[in-house]
Amino acid sequence: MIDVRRLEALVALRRTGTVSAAAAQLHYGQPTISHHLRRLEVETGSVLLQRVGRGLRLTPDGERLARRGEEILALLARAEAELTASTSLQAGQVRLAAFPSAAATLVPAAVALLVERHPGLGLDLIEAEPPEAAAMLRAGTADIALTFAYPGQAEPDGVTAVTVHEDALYLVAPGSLDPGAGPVDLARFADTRWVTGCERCRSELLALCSKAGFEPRIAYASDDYVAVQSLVASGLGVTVLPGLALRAHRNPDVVRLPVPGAARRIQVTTYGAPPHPASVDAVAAVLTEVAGASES
Amino acid sequence: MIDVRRLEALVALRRTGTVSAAAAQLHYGQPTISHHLRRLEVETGSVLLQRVGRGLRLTPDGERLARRGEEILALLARAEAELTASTSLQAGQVRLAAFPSAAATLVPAAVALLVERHPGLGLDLIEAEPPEAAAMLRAGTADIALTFAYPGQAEPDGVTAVTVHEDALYLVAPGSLDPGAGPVDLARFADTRWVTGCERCRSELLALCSKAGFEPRIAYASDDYVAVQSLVASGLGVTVLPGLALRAHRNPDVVRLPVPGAARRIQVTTYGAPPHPASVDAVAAVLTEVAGASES
DNA sequence: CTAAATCATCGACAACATCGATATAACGGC
DNA sequence: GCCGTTATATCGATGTTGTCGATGATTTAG
Repeated sequence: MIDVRRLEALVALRRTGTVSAAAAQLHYGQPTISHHLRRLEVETGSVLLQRVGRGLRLTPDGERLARRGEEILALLARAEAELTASTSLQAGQVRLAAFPSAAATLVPAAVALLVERHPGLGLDLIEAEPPEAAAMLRAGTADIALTFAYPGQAEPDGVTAVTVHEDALYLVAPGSLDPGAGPVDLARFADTRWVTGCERCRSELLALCSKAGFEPRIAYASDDYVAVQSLVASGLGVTVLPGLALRAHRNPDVVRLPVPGAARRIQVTTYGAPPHPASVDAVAAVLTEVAGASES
Repeated sequence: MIDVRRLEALVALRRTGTVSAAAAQLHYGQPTISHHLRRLEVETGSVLLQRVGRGLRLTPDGERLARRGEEILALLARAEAELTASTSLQAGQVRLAAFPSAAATLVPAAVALLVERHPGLGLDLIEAEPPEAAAMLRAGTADIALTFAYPGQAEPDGVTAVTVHEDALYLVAPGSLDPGAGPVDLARFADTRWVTGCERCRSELLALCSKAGFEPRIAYASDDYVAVQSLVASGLGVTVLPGLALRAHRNPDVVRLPVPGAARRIQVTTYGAPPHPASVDAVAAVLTEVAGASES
């Protein structure tokens, strides 16, 4: 393989016309360039130069090689610049996987902060539930993810999840219901019909009800937090939804009552261990910040 | 500037998936690849790789850089192959400057020999008189030249001329002339009108006549050896033409008589001193051969 | 839990890029 | 024609670094 430093010497010679000038341009000593040119000829077994007077001239072969070399050096410089831009957060694209209610609440705020802080950084948003998101991280389809986990849940393998927010759970009931005073006792709804929120929340709902001493009668199920609230508003049952889902959409005909001690953890999840690319760290930072600011 | 060897390691890693396999593919030891990858990350200040299990994975930045690197390495290989092809005479283009009568006689024969010997070598023919040809060599517009020189003429500066043929001069007279016996005595035409051949030959003609004891009365002049012969055939005068010109074109209505001891040297002329590019040497060889074979 | 596989690290050696000093050659002016 | 200037080539010395073998750390598979 042709040594690029020697090519560089040849290109500089072609541009400047003399070895000394080429050396100056490359910040080298004159013997260094002389040496590289000689080695380039020996190593390729070609005649690239011809002495003329006290200078040098490129042969047709030398000319052609120098032209190719110029192109190659330009590509190298381009690749380096591209990488530097990405490293210094002036460019790049980060693929973020997020679950629906976060995509509608935290992500827009994070994007706003990101464009303000790093205008060159782009963000591709992919909606995905936590297990799917972890799989995408492992597969390299996403670079970072927003996930959630219920208490006691082990985090998926191979990824690093950092909790950035405690997302309280609320009992959601028809607007006609009297909220009453003090904390909610789920047992009060033991005989009501239930709607499950997202699919993963079903097991958490069962655990909460079991702790309250009953088993809920589940009449309807949907992943869609808008649809679920509509069902509740129509008086078809009650449900439990996390705060983020209620912040994303709030049906005016439902009331929400905090369920004491019930919450899910919102996590910023990345693949493998640090260090991560600067762009990923930057996105993680804005996500953490935005999630922290929503503690209230 | 990014070191190409490190890039090569990254590309090989991307292709093979593991450092060990990449090392094997590049005929290196495994620590060498490990080292190059680490240095590449340090030197560019980027995160290009991520440990996963007992293997490595490329980050998006690493992926992009590897793709660029693949392209760059391909270009390098292409440039090298191109150069090798030229060096081994499988390709290339040589620009040959030749004076008209040689272009019509020696050059076609040389081209025939060249295509037989090196089918990949191409030849660009440029018609040029010797001084012009030498200038083209100096200017880099031609790579090799066929020139001629009259006895005692110094060869132009900066070029190397090798005589490959003695080209005898002939007195050319109208066909009606009785050739007579024995060598020609130019003095016999002292009172005839003269036509000069090519422009450069005028001084040689004057010298020959002067040696014969008279000064020719020059009625017409032309560079064109076909036109000159027409003039002579029409009985407008006599002239002196070199053998090559007569071989290129022979007007049936003229007779030619050798002028004893009068000749020009046909030369293969190159720029500067050896070594010359292999393609130039190859063209010089066929020219020399063809010119030598025409000695008769 | 053991064995195989993989990458990282370390120390050592050889190769080589680079430089300063100097030799050699060519141009320009007087 | 001689001499200062301007080129490149060469040489010896030195510091850097590419490369390897051996070894350690970690993970996967059986």
